[in-house]
Formats: sequence, structure tokens, C-alpha cells
Amino acid sequence: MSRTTNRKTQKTPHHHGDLYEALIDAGIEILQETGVAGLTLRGCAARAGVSHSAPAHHFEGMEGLLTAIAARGFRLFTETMIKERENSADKPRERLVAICHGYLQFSQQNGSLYNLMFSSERVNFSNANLTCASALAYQVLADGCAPFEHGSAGPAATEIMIWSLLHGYAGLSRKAQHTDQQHPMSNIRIDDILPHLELKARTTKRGSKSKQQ
Amino acid sequence: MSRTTNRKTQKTPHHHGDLYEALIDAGIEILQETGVAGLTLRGCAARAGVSHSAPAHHFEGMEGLLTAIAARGFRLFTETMIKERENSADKPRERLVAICHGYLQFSQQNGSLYNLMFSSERVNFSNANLTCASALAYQVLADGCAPFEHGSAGPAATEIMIWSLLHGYAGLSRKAQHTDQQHPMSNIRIDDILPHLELKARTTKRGSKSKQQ
DNA sequence: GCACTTAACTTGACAGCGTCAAGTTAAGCA
DNA sequence: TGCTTAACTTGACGCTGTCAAGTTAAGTGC
Repeated sequence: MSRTTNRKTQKTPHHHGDLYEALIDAGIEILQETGVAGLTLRGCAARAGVSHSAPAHHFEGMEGLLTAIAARGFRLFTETMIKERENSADKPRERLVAICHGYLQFSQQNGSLYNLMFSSERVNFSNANLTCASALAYQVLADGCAPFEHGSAGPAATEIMIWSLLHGYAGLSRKAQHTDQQHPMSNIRIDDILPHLELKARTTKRGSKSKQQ
Repeated sequence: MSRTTNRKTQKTPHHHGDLYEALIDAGIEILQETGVAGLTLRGCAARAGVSHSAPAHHFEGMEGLLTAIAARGFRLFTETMIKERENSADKPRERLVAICHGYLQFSQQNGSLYNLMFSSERVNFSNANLTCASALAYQVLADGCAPFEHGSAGPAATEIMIWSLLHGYAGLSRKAQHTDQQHPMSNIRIDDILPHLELKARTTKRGSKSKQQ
């Protein structure tokens, strides 16, 4: 039915047109509306207007769809962090704080999607599309950490410290929302914590990373 | 069948004896063996040797069982942290580090259970049994943080900083395990990160918390 | 313009899932 | 011994992911 209501009435390349992306769109919508519990292959197919078995031609089962949704999630995640970074002052610390705010903004506004991206056992983290999207997100944070002094363990220790702190804070504050009783989490902002991390901007060396933007 | 092989052959209070705990045992076993994807009400019932509908008399559906499993998980979690703490030297910093090691030891050895305890949307975080068990675990960490100086946001900021860092590190290192390619995470230990947190033991005041143990 | 190939999608079936209603068994008690 | 009630079983329901087979339509060679 109403298959003719495609964006291009002239030439629909196949039955649907772009079912792959449409199924991911549907999945993200359902994720936002009902959480991961309501996310089903059949539900995504129905929302995209195709039969319950159509997704099998584009994804390797449920795991494949979830992996593709997670990959899309990482791209949106990267966009959110970059957007916040570009609205900040061009100082190392303020840029990093802006990235952190973007990180938490995304995790709070897309809780179920964020959860799927990180903690689900139903996602194939070996998938190239996903690891690529995930690596791009990580790179934004790593770039934000680069201008600071690192300990003997090198820059990775700084990156993991920030990334862990944000990931943990995001997960805990999400859990605190779902709890009835008052949680100590509720009164603590990320800006109360970040100053207690040992982060000193390097002043000696120049030119290595400061070229970009 | 072999219902008579109970621990007390004398007086089995009812058909099974202690199905409530047996179902949680079964659930944790299945969780360790197959991950959360293989955890089903019917599977737990089968492992406990009862029919597929028996769990309904002890738990409010799947959510109830998962919530009870999570609560049990928090108690095991608390035990692990306390055990590590009591094997450490009686200095504030070493005690806190020991608690952190206990935290990560548990999360690494019980990945699926840990995941269920924190990030699942299928658990009822308003359940009194669960919030109680969860609060006891939090208290161990809060006690470990108490001897240190806190910023203007009070002790909660220190607690949330440590808790977030551990929770994030646990989740990311778990994710790194599931990824094929080399992850920057793999080379960084928690002991590379903890020294970069601003944590100064209070030396002036005495007697407030140092009484215990 | 027409047959051929192949990708995209549909239809129908299957077992396994959580949940519910109704029936059965056994424990505790008067 | 008979009654009440908690513990558990049986059977059914709709929903799920997945698979096999059939159908439709797009692309291609002639």
C-alpha cells in the first residue's frame, strides 16, 4: 500500500528505496519511545512499512540491527560532542569541559540508545562499521585530552580517566533517575568533579596538535 | 522426581523447600554461563527442577526475578569490596585502593551480573530489597572516601568521582574485552589513574570516623 | 521489447518466550 | 478426618526471532 509515497515518485530503485536506513530510524524512534524492552525486529519492520521478515535481507538478525543502531548512535554522539566543543572558547581546558558536557548531554537525552551503545551484550562490537564509528567518538575525546600533561603511562591514561569518569557518571545518573529515593548523585554536577582531576595544560611544547582549528 | 534429595530429608516445608533462593541461584548460574541473553524465567525454573510457571508465585514476573538477582548481586559485590578492604593496610589511601580493586575484581569476574545490577532497564530500582542492598554497597565506598578532604561540594563529590570512575572503567574494560581490535584501554590499569585524582588525607581532625575497626 | 537473473520483499510456519487461568497437590490446623 | 490455603502443574494465549519457500520488481543481455 501507499508505497508510491516515496520521496522520489519518479524512480523508486526497489520496493522500499532505503530500507536499511529506514529500519535504523525506526529502531531509534522506538528506543526513545519505549526503551530497549520495546525494540523488536518486527516492530521496526512494521514502522518502516514492510513485512516482519524484510529486515533479514539487510541485517544479520536482531544482533545486526542493534549493531547498526549502535553505530548510528556513535555518529550522533560524535556530532553532539563536536558541536559543544565548537561553541566553546579556544582554550584547552574549556574545550575539554565542553566535550564533557556534550558527552553527558547525549547520554541524558538518549539514555536507551547510549545504553545500547555501551553496555549491551546484544551488540557485535567486532563489527567494522561499529568499531569505526566508536573510534571516531573516542578520537574527539582523545583530542580534547591531548593538550594536557600526562603521567608516566602516557596520554592513554588521561583519556581513560576522563572517558571512564564520564561513562560512569552517565550510567550512575541515569540509574539515579530511575530510583525513587533521594540519591547522593542528584546534587553533584560534573563540574563539581572535573576540578579534582589532575589536569595541567602543557605550556612548553607548541605546534604539535594546536594546528587544527 | 528426586524431590526428596533436599538438604533436610526430615521436613520439607513445601514441595521444593526454598524455591525463591533456588531460582536466584539458577539465574546467577545461567547469567555466568550464557550472559543475560540466555536468562529466562523458564530456564531458571527448569534448572531449579520446577515447572515453567512456578516462579510466578515468588516473583512478580521477569522483572521481579531480575530485581532479586540484582539485589543478591549487590550483596556479593559488597562482600567482595569488604574482603579486599580488610586485607589491606590500615591507611586511608590503601584502604580506598583496596576497595577499588575489590570493585573491579567483582565487575570483571561477574560481568553479566554487574551489567544487570547497573545498566538494565529490566530491573525495578524502586524495589526496597534492591535499594537496600545497593545502598550498603555504596556505603562501603563512601566510608572509604570519608577520610579524605572534600571540596566545597562536600563528601558526595568525592564519592561520586570515585564511584563514577570505577563504574566507567569497569564498563569500558568490559567492552574492550568484547572488541577484536586493540583498545587503548588494554594497557591502562586503574592504578595508573587513581594517582591523578586529587585525594588528600585529612590530618587535622581526629576521632570522627577513625573509631571503626 | 522480451527472456533471464537476481535482489527485495512477502507469506507461512516453527519453537521458545512471558504471562495468565484453571486445576492439582500437599502442608498446617481445628 | 476434614478444611483452608499456599505451592506448584498444566495448558493455552499472543508475541518474539528465525527459517524456508514463494512472489515481485529491478537490472541486463540480446
